[in-house]
Amino acid sequence: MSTAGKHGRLRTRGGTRERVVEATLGLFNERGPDRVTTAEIARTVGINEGNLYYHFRTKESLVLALFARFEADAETFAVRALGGGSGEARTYEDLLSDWFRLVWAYRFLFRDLLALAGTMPALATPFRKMSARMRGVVEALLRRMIEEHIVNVPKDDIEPLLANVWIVSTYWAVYLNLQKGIDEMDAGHLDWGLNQVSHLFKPFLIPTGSADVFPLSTRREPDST
Amino acid sequence: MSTAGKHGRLRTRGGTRERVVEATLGLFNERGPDRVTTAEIARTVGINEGNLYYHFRTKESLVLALFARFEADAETFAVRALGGGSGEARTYEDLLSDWFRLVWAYRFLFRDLLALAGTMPALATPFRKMSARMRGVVEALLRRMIEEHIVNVPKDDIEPLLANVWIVSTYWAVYLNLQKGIDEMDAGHLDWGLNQVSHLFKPFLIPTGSADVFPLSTRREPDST
DNA sequence: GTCTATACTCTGATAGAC
DNA sequence: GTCTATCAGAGTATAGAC
Repeated sequence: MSTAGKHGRLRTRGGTRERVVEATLGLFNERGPDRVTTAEIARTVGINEGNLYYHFRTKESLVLALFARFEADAETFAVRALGGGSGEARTYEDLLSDWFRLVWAYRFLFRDLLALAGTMPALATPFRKMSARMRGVVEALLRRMIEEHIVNVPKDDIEPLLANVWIVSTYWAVYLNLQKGIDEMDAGHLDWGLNQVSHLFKPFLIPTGSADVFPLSTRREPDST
Repeated sequence: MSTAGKHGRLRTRGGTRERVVEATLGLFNERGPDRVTTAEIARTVGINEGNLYYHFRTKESLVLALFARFEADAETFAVRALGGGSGEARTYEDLLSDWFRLVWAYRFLFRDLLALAGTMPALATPFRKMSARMRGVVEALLRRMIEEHIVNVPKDDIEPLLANVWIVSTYWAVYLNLQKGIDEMDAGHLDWGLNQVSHLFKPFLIPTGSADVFPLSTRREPDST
């Protein structure tokens, strides 16, 4: 996922720069960029504020670094989902799971996009571009599922279904975070989200003797700790 | 929706206080409380900043005033939806439409709740309480629809369906706002949102000769201006 | 009720020594 | 690369005259 540091230094688990990025992601996800100060980031990493500004001359560049990382991860996902690189075909469930992990890992981008776009208009367009790209991926996957006779979706239902899939798979994390008060994710929460999206497809599933593509059973409400 | 001012003054369309609340709601919806300064609010209303602080001694009290207004409107909706007050039974579509207008009118509350909870922890619990209340309303409506043989939802699908209904009907506005770049809503956008929620129910509708409960036809993508 | 003037705090950012 | 000041600006809030 991340490079190993240009000098191959493995002492403190990556160079200062990487540690800053990692810590910032955690803090941003927790409270949003606007409610995290540079002083706090420096303190979390264990360095001085002046040092932080040596690595990132503006707070904005920190956000951009995180978005670039996300974009790269998302593109990797897209290629894998469309069956580009590796020959190993993954299940639809695995792909969905990967996407969910990604959305959760960078959830501040989805949640606080408006605030970000306010201070950094340069981010709005790339974000929508990525958004459209991912939507395209989901659409391609759905059409493949239709071809493979896994689901049967009437033509007029495809568009609305795609939009709902996008909404639920984008905002499930925010929903759990805000409405349920969950701020730390475990496997159960991820399962919950997967289950929600699965249920969007369920009515269209073509009955089959073998195991289902999506996991639609034995799922419960996540614990609202 | 709002009172007429304690002196019945109708000169400038409500007293200064009401005009402040109204202007603030507009600005908050547009950019979020963190990106709107008290100076800007005063300027928008056409009064001095000092005067603004006469009516609202803190910025926080402004947010609270708006939330209180929303809570009241939401409760009015809940009572009407559950068939409490007026005897006139409204269609499910009308109720959904009312709720959508409400979510849109106060969309900053849904979108920026995390940032708000950060500065105002007192708001988190009331928000979740309201959230649960509305969820209860939707659940009651769904069970009534099942009783009236309008829909047929398998027992195990009820919970996930309710959650998806809540997610889509809560975040449709945010989705249009952020992903599509729409910041002004017209009837078409509201229709689009209604259509998305309708499609969640569609697979469970019991076929009938008469007109459907939900509008499921001739809807298109909203114009992304 | 409304305005003028001003205080205070927080935070992003820079300069320069080590 | 890292730390020690230190600044400049923005933004909330108050005091007091009108």
